[in-house]
Amino acid sequence: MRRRAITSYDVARAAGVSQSAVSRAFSPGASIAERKRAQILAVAAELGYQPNAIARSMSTARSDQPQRSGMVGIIVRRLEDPVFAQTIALFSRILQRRGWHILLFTVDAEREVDEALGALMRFRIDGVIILSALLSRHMAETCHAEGTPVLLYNRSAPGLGISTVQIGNRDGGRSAAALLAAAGHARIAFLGGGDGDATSASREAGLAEGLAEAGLEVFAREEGDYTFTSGREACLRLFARGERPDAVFCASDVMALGLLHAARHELGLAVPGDLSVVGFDDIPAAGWPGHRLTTLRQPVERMIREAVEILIERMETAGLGPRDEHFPAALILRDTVRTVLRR
Amino acid sequence: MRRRAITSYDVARAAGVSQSAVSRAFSPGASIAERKRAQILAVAAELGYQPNAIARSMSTARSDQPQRSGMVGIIVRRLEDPVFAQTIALFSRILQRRGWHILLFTVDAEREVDEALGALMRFRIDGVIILSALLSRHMAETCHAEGTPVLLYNRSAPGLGISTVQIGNRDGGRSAAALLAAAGHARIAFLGGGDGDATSASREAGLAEGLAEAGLEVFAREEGDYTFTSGREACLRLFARGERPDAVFCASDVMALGLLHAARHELGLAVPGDLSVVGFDDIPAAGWPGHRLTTLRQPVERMIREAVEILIERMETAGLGPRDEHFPAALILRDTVRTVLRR
DNA sequence: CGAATCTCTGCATGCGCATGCAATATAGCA
DNA sequence: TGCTATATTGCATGCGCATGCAGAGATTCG
Repeated sequence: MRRRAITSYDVARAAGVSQSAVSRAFSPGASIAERKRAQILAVAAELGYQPNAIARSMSTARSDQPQRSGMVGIIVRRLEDPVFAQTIALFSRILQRRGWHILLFTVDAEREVDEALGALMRFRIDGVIILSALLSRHMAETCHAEGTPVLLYNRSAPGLGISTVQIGNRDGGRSAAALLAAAGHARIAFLGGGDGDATSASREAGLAEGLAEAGLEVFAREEGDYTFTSGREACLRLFARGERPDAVFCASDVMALGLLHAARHELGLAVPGDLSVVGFDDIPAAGWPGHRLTTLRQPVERMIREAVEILIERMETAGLGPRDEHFPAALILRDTVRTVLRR
Repeated sequence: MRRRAITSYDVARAAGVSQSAVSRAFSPGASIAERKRAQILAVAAELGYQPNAIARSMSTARSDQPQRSGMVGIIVRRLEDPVFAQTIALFSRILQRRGWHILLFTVDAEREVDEALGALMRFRIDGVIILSALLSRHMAETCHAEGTPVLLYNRSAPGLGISTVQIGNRDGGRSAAALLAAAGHARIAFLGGGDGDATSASREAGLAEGLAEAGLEVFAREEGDYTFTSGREACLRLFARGERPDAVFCASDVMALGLLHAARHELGLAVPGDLSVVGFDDIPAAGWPGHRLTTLRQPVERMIREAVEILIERMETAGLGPRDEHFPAALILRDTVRTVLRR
């Protein structure tokens, strides 16, 4: 049976002090004698009292400051994707350590975007981290208009004045291009993450630029949706054509692994013998002994640390302008790109 | 600049009605004329009003009922593990669809357990889902004592009267044993998830039982920590011994894949030629063409659906007793266990 | 030893909303 | 039309806490 929770009044009565004293005992820096605070805390502990965060949030909504809930909303899509899982895990740890709590929203369909948005507003969250591409612009715009700090992680929304932390997609694509061109590849394909996806588009643009500098162009392209299966299927399509690619740059490691597995185990191709593969992200599975996928690494930890910093800054002091941080993707050379140049 | 949020009073003034009317317009089933409700909702939409969930939560804390926040706490460890990532993703979707919101806690160290616990209590969450083994007992006990419904997912805490949803670990172990024994293996090792881990212990117990029935016993055992790396290292240790195992049952797919990669790509062993491997969980990577890991599948979707059902039931009606649901693990036959019997 | 500080303390109040209650408007009916 | 039953409405209040304010002790210092 759910009991009525213990309130500061209960503690006050038990300790023979006023409710204000109890409140102050739990507010760092409040004006209260150390002795008394200790006594109150002892009584509170005995009764199992925990300040009611909801009520606290209510009362902080005083005349001038806006209400603060101590919660940060995180919006994500496909949390089961290893990249997002790792990202959320890190965000969660760092935010928690800094005393913030996380309201999590998984958004798959457009309809859910509005629901999540509504919930965020209703809960008066203090800030939002958006990882989902899906309508992130609309959502970012709305929150931002409400005055809630927003941080876009690996997304951008130019012109909105919203802070972002991003990996260098274009430069990553260029690195991949340079590597593959140097290895003597001439038929380099691109495997993207979907037509409307800006991340994928930037990576492809970088690839195209880099190839152009080497006098090459993108040999073929396929679209996936960032899943293993889509990488696998794209591989089968790529090799069902007349002229086959001799290298593929994939917009993500997960798709690259799908392509790698299909190539090796379904088509019987040698990688990197018959085909070179480059991924993006450097997820843990990329480094597994049987994969050793050459890829572009995101400095995830540093990026997230920075993202949290930026968001907290803006939650704590109003009126700060947006900050945009870009991080370079590091080329991780493993074993899915041939090193011998052969023509 | 963070603006002061729009309140029901603002809407009331703009619409020329009382604050109560606004409140009722947003409460399904409240006594208000349909016409008026529509008008108020229109004005509210125009002003961008969203009922304040925090204030709402405050006022629902009336004399008899306890306060309700509309939030469910989820406690998890190692969110980056694919099993947990998928689990959280599903929980999140289903809970959201049912109108609940998720307060997420990642707990790695013992110290953080208490922090999370405190936060849960402070936020007056309506229910908790615990996925972390770490001190789950202490936590479950505390919440339960407070009267907050608790659901343990793939954990147990016998004697506490707490609801659980679990996979059949022991029977899963028995299935693995039966399969391996039938394949003619005689030196079957177990790779566990850590000494204190109950899940791992049950799976091992099932294995031992099943082997005993075939007149065998566990040939060797190693401990990992559910990570790929630990599986890989355990493999190296297993094969550094004098007499080598000819099959390994692993407490998780992630470790099984670590072992598989190490065996094939570092030790040059053939799987299943030289060594059979059985995992547990059936994570997506288990089915990848290059792995084709034989494993025990958890009916994750059904389990989570059931778990949510159980929790919601208990959040909505007080005084319900605990419910325990067990689901059978299904043996998924792929290609890492030899089929030809050879002695 | 008294006045001036300074440190604590309790009182009273409001945060935004839901809701019991009484008042009012509307409908139903003879 | 007049009167009762019913549907709406507004008023007033409390949820639990933080905090401005004024008073009460405690401390300092001349």
